[in-house]
Amino acid sequence: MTSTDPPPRHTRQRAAVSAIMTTLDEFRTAQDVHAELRQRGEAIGLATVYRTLARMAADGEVDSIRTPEGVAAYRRCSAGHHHHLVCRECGRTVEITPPDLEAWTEQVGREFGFTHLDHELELFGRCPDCG
Amino acid sequence: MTSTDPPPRHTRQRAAVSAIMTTLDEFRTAQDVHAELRQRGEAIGLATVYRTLARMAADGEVDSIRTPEGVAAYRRCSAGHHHHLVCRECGRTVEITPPDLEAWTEQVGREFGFTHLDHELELFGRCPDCG
DNA sequence: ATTGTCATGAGAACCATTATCAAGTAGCGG
DNA sequence: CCGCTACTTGATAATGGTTCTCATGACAAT
Ligand SMILES: [Mn+2]
Ligand SMILES: [Mn+2]
Ligand SMILES: [Zn+2]
Ligand SMILES: [Zn+2]
Repeated sequence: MTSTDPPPRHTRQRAAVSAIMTTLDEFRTAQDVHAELRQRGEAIGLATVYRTLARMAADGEVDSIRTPEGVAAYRRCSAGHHHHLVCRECGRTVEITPPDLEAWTEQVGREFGFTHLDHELELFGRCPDCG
Repeated sequence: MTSTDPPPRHTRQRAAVSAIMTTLDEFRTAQDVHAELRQRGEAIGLATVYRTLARMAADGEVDSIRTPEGVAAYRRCSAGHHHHLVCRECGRTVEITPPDLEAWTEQVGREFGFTHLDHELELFGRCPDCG
C-alpha cells in the first residue's frame, strides 16, 4: 500500500505539457493539448500527451473530469479537493466547494453498507461570455 | 421551443427493450442490454438497442449515467429527479437525493453568471454483497 | 389496401484511447 | 565523464464504444 512508484523523469515533452497546463484556465482534452503544443512548435507525440496527462492526473498535478459526452478533460488543479462549474461552450471553469458533500457521501455510504466511496459532482452551464 | 416530436412507434424491439429495463435493478450498458436480450431469444440489432435506450433516456423513461470509464449506462427511473449510489463491481444502485443540491446549483450559477445550468452527481462504491 | 413516414439492422465509419515495440534518453553508480 | 539500465517516446496498429449508411421492413393514418 505504501508502494513508492519511481518519480517521472524530466523530459522535454513532460516539461512542455506541464508548462502549457499552467497557462490554461479551462478544461482541455488530450487532443486539444496536443494540437496546442504542435501549434506552438513543440515536437511531441499524441500518445505521449495522453500518457503524461494521465500520469499527472494520477499524481494530483491536474484535475480530470469527463465531459457529458464521455471524453476526458484536464485542467491545472488548485490544492485541495474541490469540484467545478464548467462552461459547455468554451470550457471556462470555476472551482466550487459544495457544503457538506463529503460528509454526506460518507453518511450515505454507511447507511447502505457501501465501502470505498467516491463521488463525482460537476456543474455545467453557459458562462457570461458565451451568452 | 414547444416543438412536439412525434411519439415513438410501437415495435417489437422497443417493447423488448422497455420490458427488460423494468426487470433490471442495476445500471447496464447498451451492449449489456443487447446481450441479455439475445440471451432471452429476442432478435434485435445492436444499433436498435443503442437508439432505443438513447431515446428512452431523452424521454425520461430511463436514467442514464456515464461510468468513470466513460461508457453510458442505463437504468429504469423512478419518478422525479434524483441521483445514484452505484456499486462499481455489480452495478447495484440506490437512488439518493442530496439535500439542497438543486438550490445550491442555482445559487452558484447566479453567482458566476452561468445560465442553462445542469449538474451531475453520482456516488460510487462497493456494495455489501461485493465485499 | 395504399401510402408516407418512421424503425430496423448489418456492416462500415468514426473517434477517443490504449497497446506495440524499436529507438532514444535520463539518471545513477562507478 | 562512461556506461548501464530502466524508463520514455512516438509512429502506427489495435481496441472498443458509439454512430452513420442505406436498403429493407413495419407502423398507422386515411
Ligand atoms: Mn468533493
Ligand atoms: Mn439533482
Ligand atoms: Zn463559455
Ligand atoms: Zn456490488
